Amino acid sequence: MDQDLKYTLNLPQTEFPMRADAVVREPKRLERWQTEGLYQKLQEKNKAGEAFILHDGPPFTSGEIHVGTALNKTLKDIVLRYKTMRGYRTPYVPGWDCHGLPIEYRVMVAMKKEEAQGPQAIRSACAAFSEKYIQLQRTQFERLGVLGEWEGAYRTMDPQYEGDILRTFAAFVEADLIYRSKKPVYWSIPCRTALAETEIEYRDTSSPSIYVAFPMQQDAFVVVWTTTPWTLVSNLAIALHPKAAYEWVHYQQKRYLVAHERVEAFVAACGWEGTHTSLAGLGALLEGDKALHPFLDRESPLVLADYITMDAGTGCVHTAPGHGPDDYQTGLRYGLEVYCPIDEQGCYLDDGKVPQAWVGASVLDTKTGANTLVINTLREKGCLLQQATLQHSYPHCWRSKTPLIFRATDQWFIGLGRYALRQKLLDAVKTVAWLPEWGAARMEGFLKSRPDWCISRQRLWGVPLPVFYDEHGAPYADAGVIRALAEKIAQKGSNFWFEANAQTLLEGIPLPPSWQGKLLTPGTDTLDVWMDSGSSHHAVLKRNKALAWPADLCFEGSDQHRGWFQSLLWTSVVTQGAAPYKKVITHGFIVAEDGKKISKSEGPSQTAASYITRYGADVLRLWIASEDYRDDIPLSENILNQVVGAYRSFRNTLRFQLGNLHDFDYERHAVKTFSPIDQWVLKKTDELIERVTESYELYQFHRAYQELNAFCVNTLSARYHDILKDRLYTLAPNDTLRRSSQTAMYRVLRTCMRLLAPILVFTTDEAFEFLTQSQKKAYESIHLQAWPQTKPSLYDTDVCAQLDSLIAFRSQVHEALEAARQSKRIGQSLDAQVTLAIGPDVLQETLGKCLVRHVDLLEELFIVSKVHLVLVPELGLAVQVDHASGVRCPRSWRWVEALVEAPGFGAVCKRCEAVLRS
RNA sequence: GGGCUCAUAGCUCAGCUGGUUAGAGCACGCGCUUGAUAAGCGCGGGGUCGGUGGUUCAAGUCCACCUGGGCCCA
Repeated sequence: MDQDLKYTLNLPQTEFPMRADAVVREPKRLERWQTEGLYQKLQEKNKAGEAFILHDGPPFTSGEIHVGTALNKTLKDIVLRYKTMRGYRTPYVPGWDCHGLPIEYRVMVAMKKEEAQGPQAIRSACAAFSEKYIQLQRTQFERLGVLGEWEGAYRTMDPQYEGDILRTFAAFVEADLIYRSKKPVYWSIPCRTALAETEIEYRDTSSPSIYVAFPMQQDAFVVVWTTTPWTLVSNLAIALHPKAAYEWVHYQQKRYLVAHERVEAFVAACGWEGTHTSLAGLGALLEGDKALHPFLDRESPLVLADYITMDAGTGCVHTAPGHGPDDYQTGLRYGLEVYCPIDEQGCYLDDGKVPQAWVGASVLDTKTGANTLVINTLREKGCLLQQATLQHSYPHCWRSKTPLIFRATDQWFIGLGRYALRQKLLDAVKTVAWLPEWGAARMEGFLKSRPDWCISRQRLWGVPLPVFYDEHGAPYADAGVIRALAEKIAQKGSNFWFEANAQTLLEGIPLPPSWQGKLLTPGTDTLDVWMDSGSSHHAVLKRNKALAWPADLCFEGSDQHRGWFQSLLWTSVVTQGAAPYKKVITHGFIVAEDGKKISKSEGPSQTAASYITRYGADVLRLWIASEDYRDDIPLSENILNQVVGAYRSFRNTLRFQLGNLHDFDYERHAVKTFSPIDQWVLKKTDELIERVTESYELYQFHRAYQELNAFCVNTLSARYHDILKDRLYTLAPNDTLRRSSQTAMYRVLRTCMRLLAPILVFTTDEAFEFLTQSQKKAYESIHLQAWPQTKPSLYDTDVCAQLDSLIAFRSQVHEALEAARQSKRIGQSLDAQVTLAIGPDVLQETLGKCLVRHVDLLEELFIVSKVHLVLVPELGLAVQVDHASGVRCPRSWRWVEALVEAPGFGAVCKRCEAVLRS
């Protein structure tokens, strides 16, 4: 019987599945977008619109994409999809940063020694490596739903792009910003090559550990400690900490300068007894005092440095600017020479300063080599206070496994302080909108403190540093020549440089007079990869006709304040005189739920694919949207599960609406005037549009997420939808009230889908397809739809306000209903009848007036069978709940006074009987 | 060690220019429903706003310091 009645209800019907089954369905939809050319359609649709150019920061092609990379690309995609729906023309050309040490290193590790012969073999292996990961990364980005000009993506290893890198370099040469200078680098003696940080292995080794006295005045010495005696030849200073206290250690009629904190350890190491100390002063006071080199005819001034620590040594630090990065920096500050009398093979050079007998001695030779020579000499001179052997962890060459040395070599620099360039940069920073705003301060801090930019690398996988050297090693760099070379490289690729000799390279290029008649050799250095990506505004924005310079937006991790944003700015200010971007947004980094960084060694791998295969792209995107990316971004299974719940809630909301619109044809059934509750939801929807739009405009997607989530849960599921079920299910299909709600729901649904579309790219498109089917229209992607607009003409604001107060009052009714439920007087709320005893004071209030005015709506709003309003003399408003009297209609489940007979269906309430009759 | 930065319920987020008992969703507990059902509804218990000290009639909201986290340097 009840079953027969159930079939007379208008229950929701839809094929839109409750479960996403994203792992299967998303790739199918993606394939469809690709076949139908969704990206191209979007560009076509908005081709007359105002342009919004997001300039993509290129990820390295060194592996699979990390979840952090996925986050970055997805945020950009959300921005672009939103802007596209707002009507902007949004060409998006993604890119890849192909060159660089990480790739070369991985290729070298994988290559056998006999394969790694010659630059071409290594470079082509690197190119293949990059190419492989470009393809893989592209697939993964597309799988995330990222739309873009994938076929026309830029790559820093494209010949055209490489040409533009050289042109950028030419501009620096032309502006007289390039100079050559020595700088200490890690040097592998057996490999005769410079190494980078990542190529270093730390291994335990034993080194000599010596305390050396540098004479100051009569019987006064300053004591240094070192584990690399051979570098004493290059000692040019002794560094003290400006804030540390220094003391004289008196021993056998002599005194020795040592930091107060190190006196005890020093005396113990030397095994001295009967010492006493006297104060010498703070380090800062000793600046400028002179010591004498213990065995060379040279002074060694006392200088200051704040990196000095008191956990080893004497607090007086032997400083050789040619043999250590700290020493180098100190040397720069004090104008010391970057002195390094060591040749490529790690042997003393004959420069007229190194003792003649030492020339050719090797720093690696532990028996008769440089260390031994130095130590013996120190002993002879009485300057060796103590000698021991130290076991410690020391950098070694990854390939030869031998200890590395710091060796100053010739490098190329950009003089960032020349011609007021730094000030121009600082001015340019002010023309950019930074989001968060502190990005500007961070940029300024970096710009002010940044030392000159070392742009040369002793690597193979990169763009050549296009200079030549004559037979004496003198460099030749000329902007005109470099531009002409850039033309050739843009045609032939940078391999040309590594394959050709100087004559071929310079063929047909007019040479400056000073170059004439010289025997030239091409340099073997490559350019720092920041020069590569830093040239992108020129190589991409200016080259691609669909794009524009400057970019409207760059959107990268906050590490790029120091990286790409800065290299872009330097190159752009030099070549264009202005910043290459109007707005810069940064996001933070993914951390674990406890806020700590995710360790790479432990825990599951954090590749994007590992998440997509478990959760699908839309859930991952929803998580990305749900986080405030400006700060650290926590990620855990717990957090993702939470997002899964939110995703289900969105999906079910859409599904409920689709199901209740199954018999609704907008063309035929839409109403013009809405019932009060429908007006109310339409106003709430307009408010949602305003809030969500503002959130997208401010790039605060997490607020859009929160707004949409709260709307679906509170406004729709718990209120509007719940209230509507009775009329949607039990009234006649064509009942005006029902059609009113369906019309409103149709608008709410289309609004929600579009507001969610930039985030839930797959799900909203899927839902939209079901809606278009039910409207018997041809499928057109949700992403081609326009952004929702508010429509205040649909509702009466006063009516909405009255409904607001009635709906707020529901919670008081619910409390009373709950109490009745707990005491087993009722089960579901339709079992109840509610009596509202209204006092004279409440009757004067908005609520009282609304209750009286809309008394006919109350049963529906409260989802109960009967509501009585009673005016009472007592103050206040009392809610009384009783079990409804009468009988329960088996169709509508409402309690009524009496049932009537509906032919063929048995006894039902009057309202249902009328429905059944029609 | 330095520059920039963050710190509100178990989780994700609100809380405007300082002003009533700090909010939402999720999670949790207790119920209802079985006509959104691997769904839906209701009620409820959880924060004193990282800590300390100040400014103020009044501070989560301003200032100082401390602790912890992050990015980038050293």
